[in-house]
Amino acid sequence: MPRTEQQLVEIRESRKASIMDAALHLFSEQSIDTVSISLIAKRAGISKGLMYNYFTSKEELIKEIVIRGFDDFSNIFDLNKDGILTEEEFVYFIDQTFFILESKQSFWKLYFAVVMQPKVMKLVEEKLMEVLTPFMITLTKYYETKGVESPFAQARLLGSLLDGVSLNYIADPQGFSIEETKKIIIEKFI
Amino acid sequence: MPRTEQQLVEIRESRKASIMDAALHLFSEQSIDTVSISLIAKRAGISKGLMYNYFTSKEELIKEIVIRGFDDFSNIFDLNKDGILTEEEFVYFIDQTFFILESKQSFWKLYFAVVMQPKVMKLVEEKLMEVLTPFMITLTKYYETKGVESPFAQARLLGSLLDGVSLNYIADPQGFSIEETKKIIIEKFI
Amino acid sequence: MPRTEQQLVEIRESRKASIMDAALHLFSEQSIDTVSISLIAKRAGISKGLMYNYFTSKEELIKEIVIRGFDDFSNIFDLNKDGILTEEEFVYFIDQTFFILESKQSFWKLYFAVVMQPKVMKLVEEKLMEVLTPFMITLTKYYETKGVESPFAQARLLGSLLDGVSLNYIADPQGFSIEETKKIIIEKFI
Amino acid sequence: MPRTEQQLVEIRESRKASIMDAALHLFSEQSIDTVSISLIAKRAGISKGLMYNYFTSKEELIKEIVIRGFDDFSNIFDLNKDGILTEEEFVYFIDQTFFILESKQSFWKLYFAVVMQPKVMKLVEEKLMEVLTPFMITLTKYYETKGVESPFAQARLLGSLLDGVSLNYIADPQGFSIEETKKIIIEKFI
DNA sequence: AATGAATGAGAGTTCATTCAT
DNA sequence: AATGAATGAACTCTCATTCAT
Repeated sequence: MPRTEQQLVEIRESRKASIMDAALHLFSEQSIDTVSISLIAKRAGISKGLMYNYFTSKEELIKEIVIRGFDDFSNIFDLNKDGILTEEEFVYFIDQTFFILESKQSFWKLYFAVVMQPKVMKLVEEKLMEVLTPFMITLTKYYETKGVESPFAQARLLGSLLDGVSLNYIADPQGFSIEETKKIIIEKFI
Repeated sequence: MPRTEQQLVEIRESRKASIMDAALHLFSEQSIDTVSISLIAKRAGISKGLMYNYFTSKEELIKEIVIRGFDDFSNIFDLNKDGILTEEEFVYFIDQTFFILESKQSFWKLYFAVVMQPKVMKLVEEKLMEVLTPFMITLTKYYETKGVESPFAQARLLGSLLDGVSLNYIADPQGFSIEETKKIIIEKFI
Repeated sequence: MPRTEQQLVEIRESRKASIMDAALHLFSEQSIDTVSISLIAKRAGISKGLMYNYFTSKEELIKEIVIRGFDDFSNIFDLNKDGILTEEEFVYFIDQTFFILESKQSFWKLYFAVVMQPKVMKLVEEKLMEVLTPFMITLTKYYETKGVESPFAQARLLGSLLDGVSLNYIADPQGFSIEETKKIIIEKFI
Repeated sequence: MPRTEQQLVEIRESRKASIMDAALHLFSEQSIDTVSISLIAKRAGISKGLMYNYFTSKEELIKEIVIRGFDDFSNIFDLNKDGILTEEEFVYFIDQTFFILESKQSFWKLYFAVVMQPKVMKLVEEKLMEVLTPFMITLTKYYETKGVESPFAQARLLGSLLDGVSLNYIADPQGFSIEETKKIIIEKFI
């Protein structure tokens, strides 16, 4: 009996996912340019040629990995979607940020490597904005409500802080005490 | 008749500088692996072969660029060298950071793009540590003296914050209010 | 549909052989350093890149060519393996040497040209020793048994003579009378 | 006072000689293709550019070194020029061969490396013949006079033996006992 | 759907040779 | 006569991509 359309799509999707996982893993160990399609294929357990059945190019593969990561990220941060952040939600949000950082280290490594490449950046800029804009809006509103002096600058600063922390954590996870860091951030930025 | 020693030194220095500038510029536009020696040579207006008269390898070229940058940086931050930071010096230090960021914007733009690439990190990790370690020590002592709870985490966090701010400022200078940002940082981290 | 295992093996073996043949031929005409991978590929009728699908480096290619030749050679000379040479076997051995020289003239021509190049020597010295050592031991024993004055020097000299003869024969086969030469060698060295 | 024409020629010749010596020394350590003009110049204590004032090309330099070596060789072997070899002269000749071999090892190393390269060989073939032909004639006459069976084959064989010995001696000087070897050769070939 | 042989452009690097000084 | 900066062609090797099977 031939497989149903549905089954075919599922197989295809799971294959794609496993290729992306293999690639992400390798990208976290070596730089993007030193990871060859051959190597990714080998790690994914398929042939080089078949790769092109799933991704039209290496660039496309990277793009899809980054977009998938953003989606994961924005799903988690979707909170209660009312665009209003309570103090409790703020704490939860910081908590989540660090949780994601810890649990998806390889992704964030790739993310930084990729985002730092202006050419790739162009490819995913749109997606990035789509994720970040509502986040900045919500945060700015949060500080407005609290009546701080420059709510947008404050929001922007927190965003930058999280970037910086992520970067440093990725570069040297041992040197960071997550718990202490979280505590200080919440204290200072709530 | 051969050129004088003096002439040769001049030729060599100006050539080296122009190669490094060309390379730095290109590295800020594309990833290190995608910038070829050919391209650097072309932009520097010389032949590919001549590159190797000045730098023994691409790796060496990158190293020299980054080290030159670090040296500039650490010279500026040399403060009063006693390893003790007063509150006044702290403010001055934050001030200086932003001043450098603003005034050498294009340089730092290039600079971040280069340093953030994982391959470069490996090449210059040692140099980076040499610059950053005393900075972290001083900062940690500062927070110890103030009696805060986790002085090292606090220092590390401020370092990360400055990284993140620099990164975001470089990426989008318009979106940042330097004065407001400085004020908030000093308030929260002094 | 992918090729069968069998087909792949056949393709690989015939390609490898044709690359090695092309290379051997070219090495006999020019020095190893002046024969480029490009040239070998062109003569083998394949692309430069494909070379590296079969040999991991130029060095590896050379090694494999020389080892293949040595193996052919040592198979032929395996005598009766007891390590003892009778006078009759000695005569047979000289006979064989010349027979091989005559019958595989063109191969030995290529072969000498390759092996005599110092770079190759380094690559295959080990293999060469593996082949020559037992030969020298047997010969030395032979002269010991006969009670000659310096058996090792005698053995070494005969080895050198055969090298020299091969070389000169290869360079100018017309100028040599095999039968006369063989006769004199046997007379003097038995 | 300007130097005389004579002086200029002498200076030039001694410079050439020292360049050739430097080159010969290096060629004996590394293969011809891996010794660069730069390196030769450095070892000769002059600039790269000046090299071309003395030798029009690297090939020309090699050719001149080889020819100089041949000349040395044929001068030594010129014996009493009557074309007649006595037994005493024969012994002297073998003696001399080994003396040259020992004292000019680097030259012979180069010689073999060069002679094995068919392209270079063409350049010096004529010179080589000029040296070898009278040698073969004299030797053949020697054996004729002694009434041996095939005088030319005998001469040719001795020539080959000396080639083979030289080759092996160059490849592994330690492994050879010059005195024993000489003794056996004289015994068997006088 | 699946393979891996095959391609070809381009990477970093070296070096004999030239030439302005 | 002398220098070494400069060139450009050639080198070995890599890899994303294609395609016959």
